[in-house]
Amino acid sequence: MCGVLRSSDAGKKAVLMGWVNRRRDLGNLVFIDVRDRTGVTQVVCNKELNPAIHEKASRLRNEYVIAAIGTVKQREPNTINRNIPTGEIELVAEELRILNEAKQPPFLPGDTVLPNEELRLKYRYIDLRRDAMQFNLELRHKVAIAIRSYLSSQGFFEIETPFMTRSTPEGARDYLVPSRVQPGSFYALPQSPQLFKQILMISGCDKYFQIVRCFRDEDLRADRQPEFTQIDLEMSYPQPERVWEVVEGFLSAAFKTAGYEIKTPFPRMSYDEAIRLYGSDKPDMRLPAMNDVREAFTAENFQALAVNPNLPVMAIRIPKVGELSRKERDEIKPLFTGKGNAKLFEDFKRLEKSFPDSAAKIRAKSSAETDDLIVIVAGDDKLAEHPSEGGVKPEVKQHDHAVYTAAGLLRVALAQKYASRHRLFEKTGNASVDFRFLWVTDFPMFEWDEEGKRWAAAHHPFTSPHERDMEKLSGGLDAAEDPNSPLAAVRALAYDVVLNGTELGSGSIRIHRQDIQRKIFHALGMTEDEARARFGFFLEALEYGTPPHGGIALGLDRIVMILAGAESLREVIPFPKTARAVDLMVDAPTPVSEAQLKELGIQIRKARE
RNA sequence: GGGGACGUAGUUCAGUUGGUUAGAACGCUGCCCUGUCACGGCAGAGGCCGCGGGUUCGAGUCCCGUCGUCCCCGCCA
Repeated sequence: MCGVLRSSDAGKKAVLMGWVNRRRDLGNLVFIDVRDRTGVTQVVCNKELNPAIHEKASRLRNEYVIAAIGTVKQREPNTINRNIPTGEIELVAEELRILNEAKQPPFLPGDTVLPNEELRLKYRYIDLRRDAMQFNLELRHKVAIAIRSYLSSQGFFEIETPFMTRSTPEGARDYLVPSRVQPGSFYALPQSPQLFKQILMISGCDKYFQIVRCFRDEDLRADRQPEFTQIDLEMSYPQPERVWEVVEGFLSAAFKTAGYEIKTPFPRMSYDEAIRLYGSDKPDMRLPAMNDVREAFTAENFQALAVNPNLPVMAIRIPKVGELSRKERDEIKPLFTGKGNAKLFEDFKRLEKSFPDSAAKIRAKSSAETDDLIVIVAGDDKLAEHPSEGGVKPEVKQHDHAVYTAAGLLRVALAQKYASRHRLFEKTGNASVDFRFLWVTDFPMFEWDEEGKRWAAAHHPFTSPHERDMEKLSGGLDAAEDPNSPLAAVRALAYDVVLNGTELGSGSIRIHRQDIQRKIFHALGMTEDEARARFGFFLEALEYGTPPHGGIALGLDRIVMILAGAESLREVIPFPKTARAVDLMVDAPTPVSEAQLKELGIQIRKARE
């Protein structure tokens, strides 16, 4: 291979096959850098030694595929290239074959500046020849192998589940596959193997895992592709702690293959705490927590600032940002996405001038250094006068939440904006500082769906509520259409694993009892008949002796993305899709022929007006 | 569904207040060059300024629309 020859190989015969990475033609002396996925080696063609080969070498162009046969030669000391691993040797060509020519590519894998992403995706096969992409592909392979072998060693079986399965509405939109044999009926591609893995527990496969593709027809983001890969696992009889232990185990193994020793167990934090301290259910622990600095203000202060004293007043601290100019302060406002009910004080200096006592207390409480940026987010005092629609009394908790999350979003936005100043996002080489893992636990069981005016499952409807909240669940059933119902307080045995502010995975202990499952469906506003229609097969399975079980699923792409230090999933997925879910290389999706549609019994409605 | 950024040579970009023949670097083609390694030198080719419309004596530049890529909100149990 092109990256493996060293001084110790000097004198040996070698055959190098690969692409012409670069040709340096000095006239009677031609150097060719031959590249394959392992690296680059210099091949020398000397007119004096071998005129025929030299002539052939002059005809080579970038990205030709060649075979060079020759003798490995230790280079003279003054011609050694210390920048590459093979720089101490070169191959003196004795035979040169052009295995294939190449058109001039739209860009070269060896280029220092990347072309725009559209071009990279269209000519993905050229883009993938680049070192960085080869590195990412290898990293992904190694991570997957490490996870497989760890889970296998722990007694997990990798078991495949169908891709063509049943649409179970709720959650994301399905990708549908029409049935030819049964016109008018459709399979759905799985959003996750959720029900299959639970059924595997009922089937006696008490430790299951799968590195599996999942499909969701939702809008894309830098960290969201319509098809993505999950590390999916499920086990019988576990406490949540047991699931966490398994995940910590395979993540350690995965990070180890990438050269990082991470510390386990990961810290844990309840959902409520995460919201209060970080304004997010996926806190980035590399940054300091926020502080509720309500006590720093007097009643008069609140009035003067038009701030609601009954709501949190959150101090966000971003370290080492330093003095901000007027213009820079103005740039903070657009980052703040809090709507109507939260307000922003981005100018701490002014606060210090007008309310020196409060400002001093805030500084102390946030342990702020002089060059730290402090920004305050508070509740608008108009809130109290605004009863929420429908005449229901305002839910204080809900408004608290709005202030926390508005502050949390701003915290992350500010941190990103000033990343180069606080340097907390830069890799230090110390894995326990660079990779801040966290378990977020005790998620709420239900979320109020403002649009549908009903409660929805926060995780999924098969998640087990906390034992201690069973009464609230039963109590809430009569008020299943009331946003203030006790259902809001029901906590689930659900947990997320978070890394540096990215949700890596999400899991739960599941419901294994029919009666509780029925109550959950009821709370979600589903009648017995509706539940039967959607999940009948599963409810029936639950009745045949279901062991308690639970599990989790982690995004493999996101793990590899973070390990690769990439900003987008597209860097670690060989053939990704654009923001409009198009594959630019194969140009998919496409219309299909009338004949194909006819066979499937499908008619396309003409675009409206 | 909404908001924002971008679109000029094969590629990455520059292009003044709307003004005459649209530039640079890399790449490409040819010639020269025996120790280069992002080789060097000389010469040259290469443009539907995304597309369509409008304003104007005149549009790469201003306006409207449209297409494409990226980022964000909504959405993603």
